[in-house]
Amino acid sequence: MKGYSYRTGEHEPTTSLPLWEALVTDAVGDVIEFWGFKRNHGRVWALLYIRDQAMNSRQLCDSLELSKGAVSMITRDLEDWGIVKRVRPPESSAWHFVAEVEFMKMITHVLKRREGKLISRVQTDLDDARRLAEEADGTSEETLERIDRMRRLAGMMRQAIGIFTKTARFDVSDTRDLL
Amino acid sequence: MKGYSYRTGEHEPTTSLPLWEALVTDAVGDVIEFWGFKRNHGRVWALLYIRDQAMNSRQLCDSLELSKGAVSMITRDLEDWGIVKRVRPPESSAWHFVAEVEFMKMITHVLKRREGKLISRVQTDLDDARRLAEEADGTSEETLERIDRMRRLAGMMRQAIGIFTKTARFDVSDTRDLL
DNA sequence: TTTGTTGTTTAAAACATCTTGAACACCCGA
DNA sequence: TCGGGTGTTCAAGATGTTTTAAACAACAAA
Repeated sequence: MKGYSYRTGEHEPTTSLPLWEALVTDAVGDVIEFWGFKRNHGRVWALLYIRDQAMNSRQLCDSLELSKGAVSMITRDLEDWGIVKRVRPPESSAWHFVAEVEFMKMITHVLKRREGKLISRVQTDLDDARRLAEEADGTSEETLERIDRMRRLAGMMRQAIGIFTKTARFDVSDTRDLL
Repeated sequence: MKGYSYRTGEHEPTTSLPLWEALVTDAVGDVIEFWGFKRNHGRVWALLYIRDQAMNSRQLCDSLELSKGAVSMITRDLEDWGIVKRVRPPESSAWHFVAEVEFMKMITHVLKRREGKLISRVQTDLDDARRLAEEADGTSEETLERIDRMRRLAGMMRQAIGIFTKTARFDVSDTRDLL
């Protein structure tokens, strides 16, 4: 987990951006990285959100010092997750991007997919383990009980994530949603 | 996020362990990796838990095919987090390890530390950004409002994690806790 | 003290992940 | 059809993380 230039000196200062914008984009980048996404996903979304205007690929490259390829991949992800919209302004031939306000959509969306895949596989494997342990000689009742506890743990974990994603359903679209 | 040998073939089969034990340890390893820890933290804890007996460093090395150094570091982490206890059986000169049952302690403990550090830094940086943006010429009221929304978002995030860690306080110690 | 066993530390290797930059594809207008 | 600007892909490079293996420290028994 990385820090950012203003406070920690870990990153090169982002020269082309006013300091306050760099602070905001880097802060969002750090938060999003904490959740297992890429730092630059957060930085791109944050810049679009804070500017509140459509920006094209070149502008994003320059502002955030990313390569063309990186911007292409990142914007595609953000678009897939539904937190950035791609628009073609009449006066321009280039695609522009605008931020959707449902920031938490991103987190909950991918979090759900990830945990869904993982937990279901874990559950089937623990089911298999229990069956195999039962068939094996000399497996005590206590051991089977411990496997069962882990199986229930997997179920509980799914539940916990569900509660979390429900809690995080708020977004930055309306002040009233926030506290 | 990696899979494990039985189902996905991504890992070498763990030869020295019965298949069902490998399934259990790898499953727990995957779950724990999902939460941002090391896969082997989960594997070591799971083996100790499922065996329900003290094991020494060498046994852990052999069973899970880890190096001496890795086991040393992993058990130290688990001990620090309070989910493994170090005991010295009278008949042996080597340290042995036993699993504590509060599995969720590990997740909530480190999760809290991580989010605490992160969110507080993010908040101060967003505060700074707001101040700087206010001082800068030509910053619109709307822009300041957007920064404020992000600041509130940071606060909300802290709240959400709090709720999650409360929810996850259950453990595998007692069946009644699970569902 | 010497020897053997166990535990810890750490630099480097192995591994995984992210970013870049060049090649290519696409789309318009001339 | 050509040329210029734009967008995408992907192999290679850069970066970050985890594991290993060797050196060392601590300790106990002989």
